[in-house]
Amino acid sequence: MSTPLRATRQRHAVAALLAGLDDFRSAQQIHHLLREAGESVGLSTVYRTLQAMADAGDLDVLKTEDESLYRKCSTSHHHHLVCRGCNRTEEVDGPTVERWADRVAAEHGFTEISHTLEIFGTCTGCRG
Amino acid sequence: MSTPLRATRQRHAVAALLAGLDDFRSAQQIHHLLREAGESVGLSTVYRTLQAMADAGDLDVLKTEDESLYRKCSTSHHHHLVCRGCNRTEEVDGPTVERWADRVAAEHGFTEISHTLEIFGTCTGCRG
DNA sequence: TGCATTTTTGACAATGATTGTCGTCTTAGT
DNA sequence: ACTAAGACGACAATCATTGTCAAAAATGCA
Repeated sequence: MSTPLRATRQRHAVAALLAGLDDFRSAQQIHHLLREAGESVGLSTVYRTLQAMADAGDLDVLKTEDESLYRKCSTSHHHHLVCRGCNRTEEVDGPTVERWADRVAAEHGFTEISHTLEIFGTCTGCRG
Repeated sequence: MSTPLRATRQRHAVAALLAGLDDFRSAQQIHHLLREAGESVGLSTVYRTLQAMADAGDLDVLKTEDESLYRKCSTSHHHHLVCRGCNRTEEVDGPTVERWADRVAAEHGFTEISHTLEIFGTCTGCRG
């Protein structure tokens, strides 16, 4: 069903770059980083590759106010605390929230429950 | 601090329109509806008004994939339980979650905290 | 290995919601 | 009314993302 993806220099470059990063980056940032690293990849290709990887479940996607950020997928379910200034991301998990969301949804008769939760703020480094 | 908003024909028109609606509409849709209703308002003004109302807590904002939707705010701060099948939305509030988010963020030294939370599921009507 | 076939690439244009601009018009207050 | 602070709106600008499509690369097969 799913057309197998071909192995290309560009896709390897993107995957390799993300493997060496720990926080979220935008498609544009990734494009710049690749260019600086000598492994130049077209912007359109960066976008397509990131989307394909995200669809395949290999990437974590974080949608901020005005752009999408990507990062290699970490193992467990968790949420993010994101700094508006520098985009620094802290992972937080909240069993309390998970349970609350499931319970509330169940009470309304909903099934196949999923949820999104992001917390935004300004970190100490981005303040006076 | 907060500059008091002035009463204008345009703001009344937007508020009146929203008062007669129960679901979410985009800024562009609202702009069209106003035009059809004879109460024409500039698009820029619609955007500014909606944002001002949202900032003032009079509107509920729902950010979809590619645009922002607005609706009159029924109660206070709350979140949404959205059906994947029919897009029906139920309002839910969770003081627990609010407090949890604020506390977690504060523990990490973050200020000016905000958060987004949406719960997705399949409602009874959209199942066999 | 050479060739056909299909996918991918990337430079560039296009999209489209939202925001900025700025001269003109309104409102609120005296 | 008169004035100063806001507000309006037509239009231009922004900007992440998506579309286009001919050229390039990858896969499969003989």
